[in-house]
Amino acid sequence: MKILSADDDKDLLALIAFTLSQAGYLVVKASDGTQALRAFEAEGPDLVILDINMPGATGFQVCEQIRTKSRVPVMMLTVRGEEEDLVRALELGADDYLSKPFSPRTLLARVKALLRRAGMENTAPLAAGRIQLDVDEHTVQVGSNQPLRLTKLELRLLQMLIANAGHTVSSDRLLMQVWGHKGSGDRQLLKQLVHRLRQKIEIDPAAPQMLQTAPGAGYKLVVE
Amino acid sequence: MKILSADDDKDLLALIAFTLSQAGYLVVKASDGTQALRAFEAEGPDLVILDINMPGATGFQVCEQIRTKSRVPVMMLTVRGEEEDLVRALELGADDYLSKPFSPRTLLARVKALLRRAGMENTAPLAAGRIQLDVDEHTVQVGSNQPLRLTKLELRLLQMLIANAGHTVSSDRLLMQVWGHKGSGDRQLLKQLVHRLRQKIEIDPAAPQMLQTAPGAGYKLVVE
DNA sequence: TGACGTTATAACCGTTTTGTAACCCGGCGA
DNA sequence: TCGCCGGGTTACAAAACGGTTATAACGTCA
Repeated sequence: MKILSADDDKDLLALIAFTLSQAGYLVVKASDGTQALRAFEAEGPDLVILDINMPGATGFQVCEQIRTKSRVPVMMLTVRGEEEDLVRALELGADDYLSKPFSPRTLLARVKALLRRAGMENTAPLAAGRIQLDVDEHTVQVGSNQPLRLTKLELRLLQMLIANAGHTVSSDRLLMQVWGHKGSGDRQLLKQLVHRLRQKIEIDPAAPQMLQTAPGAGYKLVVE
Repeated sequence: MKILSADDDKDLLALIAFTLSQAGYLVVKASDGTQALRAFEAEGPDLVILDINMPGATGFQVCEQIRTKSRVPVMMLTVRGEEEDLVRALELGADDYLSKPFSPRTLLARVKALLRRAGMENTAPLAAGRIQLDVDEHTVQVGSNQPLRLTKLELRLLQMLIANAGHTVSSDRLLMQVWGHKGSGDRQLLKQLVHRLRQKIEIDPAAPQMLQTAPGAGYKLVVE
């Protein structure tokens, strides 16, 4: 599940990103309105969190732009007491809002509620190239083969790779997203998991076509 | 479909009642917390809408009381900006919230979504494949066999599975829907319940045809 | 109250999934 | 050439999972 968060307050942005990452979401950051729009195009997030006051383009403008081409859930961040901002945001098609300051717990609760309401909770039709992932059933289908069962960890790993298909994802990031922590001994876990996943999805696990290694950096899913 | 709406603001209450009535729901009104609880007992609504600030008993208290004996969907009405209220409401078992002011259209959309999620929307006879469920009588009929009596929990479980027939429902969600809570020890409850239900509805309970396990994910009802 | 059906809790078993360690191998600089 | 490093592979132990059975707690109704 990919979330785009845009805010010019670096500290707040970091806090948001941290909170959501911990909860297993993939977070894409933007620090102004134009960046946010570009990131929206490039990443195709499942949910967008926009600060209203941003250089480049305000949250309103970004929201309006997004709404011209997508119904993705949008959450607006407002300063407490600015009621007219709120009304305007909702009129522009925002789905929820959050008044600053807010607690991480609150943010998480609202994000979850929003995703649930949007029906995105489990049912993102995740696919990349010849790979089709069914998160509900815990299965992948490669090409037109028989669907394969995946374990919880394999699913999470593949989910992260698909969410970033075509780009390499650093080992640290994967460790973080799949296990929620990162230690020195955890390199082995990732090696293992990658190996197991390759056994399942690659034609020839010894010569990986899809799940490729980026030496020294991480792994990536190549799509044609 | 019966909806209980509690709010001490007469105008808002009337608006809610009007909106929902127009949409074909039967609305029961209450203007304070104690009335709400009494009405809940007397009427057994399919959904409850609670204002947080009410004389008599707050929405929190009412929600808490209701949750001790029912898993009926509860929607909370909050004043915007009161994040703490929200978190508390969700923790107490509320299923959704709506910040005032809201548009009638929004209210209706949320109510529908909630009912759908709870599997209550199906007024049609609950059936899937060879299974026919009679919610009033607490019975199932499989194929043309003798109708079987189900217990309360078995009924709810089967209801949820039928509402999502063909799709895997996660254990967490089943736990939530059937018991209304989710704890670590509750894994066992679900195992048990599934086992007992299989004994009743499967031809060969050791090799389930209908109520199948999706390892690591949950359970699903397969329909041909 | 006591019997009965229902629901909760616990223990056991075989299987799958996950964690840990060791070893292998090719590349690279000393 | 040697030894080290990063990544792949193999092997095995630990933990989690799902099914099953047994038993205790609970509720209801005569």
